[in-house]
Amino acid sequence: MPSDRKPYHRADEDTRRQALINATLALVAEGGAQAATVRAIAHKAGVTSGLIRHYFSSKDHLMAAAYAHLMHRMTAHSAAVLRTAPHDPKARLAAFVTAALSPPVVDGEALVLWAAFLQETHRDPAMRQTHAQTYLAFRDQLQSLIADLLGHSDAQALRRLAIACNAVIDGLWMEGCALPNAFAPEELVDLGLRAVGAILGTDLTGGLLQTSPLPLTTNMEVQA
Amino acid sequence: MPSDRKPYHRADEDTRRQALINATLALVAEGGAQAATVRAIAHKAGVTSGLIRHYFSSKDHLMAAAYAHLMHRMTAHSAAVLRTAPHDPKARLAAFVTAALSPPVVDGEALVLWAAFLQETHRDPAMRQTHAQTYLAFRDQLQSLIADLLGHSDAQALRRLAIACNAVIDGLWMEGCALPNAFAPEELVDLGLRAVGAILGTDLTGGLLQTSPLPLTTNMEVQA
DNA sequence: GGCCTTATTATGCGGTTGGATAATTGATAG
DNA sequence: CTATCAATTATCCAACCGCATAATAAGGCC
Repeated sequence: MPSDRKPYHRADEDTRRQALINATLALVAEGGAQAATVRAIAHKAGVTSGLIRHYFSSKDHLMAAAYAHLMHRMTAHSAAVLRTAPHDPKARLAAFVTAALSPPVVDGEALVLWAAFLQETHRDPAMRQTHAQTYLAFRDQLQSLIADLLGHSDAQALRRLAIACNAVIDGLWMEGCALPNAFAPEELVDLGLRAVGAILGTDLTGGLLQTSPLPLTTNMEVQA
Repeated sequence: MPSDRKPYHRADEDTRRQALINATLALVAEGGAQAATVRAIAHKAGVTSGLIRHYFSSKDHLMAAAYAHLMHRMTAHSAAVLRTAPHDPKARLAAFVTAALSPPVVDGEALVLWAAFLQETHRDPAMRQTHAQTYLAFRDQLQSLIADLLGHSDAQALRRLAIACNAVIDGLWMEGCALPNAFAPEELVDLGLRAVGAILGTDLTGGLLQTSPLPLTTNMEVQA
């Protein structure tokens, strides 16, 4: 008698885990967390649902792994940019801002993914830890770049400047993700560099577009 | 024979609809969209689940109504602040920024609610329209305040300044909602006023804390 | 080429979901 | 006081959820 059982091939553990994680992220991006059911994930990964529990002890663990992978992808991108950036503090900060406001960080799916997992971080402690680590790592990196640029170390002032610059980047990131067609190419980066530059009282655009010297007495910090 | 049926009282249509909407928002804030099941909503509203379909043609319609109510609450707050604000353009913009970065707009529940509904706006056309209307209305209001302050009408430059200032406000709003304990009272407002002021080349803090005159040649616009 | 491990499929279960429908009861009008 | 109507409750249903377990075959080993 012929078997109607689905044929299959055995795959590496890493391959399968990654396929399941990718399927999870794709489904969450498409239809929110509620769309990422075990059956839908398995189907998109080309396997049957039972396999999920063979590689992840529960669906929550798969979700946590997918979130960690997403966050790691973003932070790894920032780190890679800084690793290949020049030594000039101004250029380094500009490269950092540019990377944070360009693909693949700015992406139509990114915001939805971030929003979908935000709620999960409220319950799952592991995901909450991933969230806090990623967020503070980004802001600390930004703060150290600002410190290098301004050349001093008033911790309180640096913290405030980092918060403000981080807010600009986050806000532009949100707008760029939510309304990808509303901005010309590179417009988001240009806006980010100018806004961060205005807050810090510096010009980050590389001087190419600068029309007048920038007195350094008008940054946010000096106003305080 | 005694009836074990739950006693009840009849209520106004508006009262019931509002109770169901409030219950929905509360549940979404607590546990994300997945926690807002028809049974949970009905229970929190003190009715039985069948009543939901008596007032809303489907659960999706209830979700859309809840989202519209949430957005209306926020925009109404901004509008009310502007209505009672003084006539000085600088003071009006400062009041607008202050309101956007203070309770009840900045609230521990607000971000989770916003994130939860963001995904729904991708599918439901009605919710997408609510989303776009609210977002653009806020930015347009901000842009007109900036226009009044700067006293000119270069549309392209105004749009860019509005986008940047909106990004600051959004970013600080996110941080304030996500990490309510990370900021001292009024710190968020202070940061917002200074950052927006730096971008526009103006001082919005009312001069109380200003230590030096602010040349107007360093705003984001002039750099371009 | 047969065997053995285990990755993978297949099937079933208890619980929950959104929705439909029937039964009941509170308010109102006459 | 009673009839009427609709607001509300109660019950049911098919579909789906995550998860557990049993059956099966793919691929490495000798």
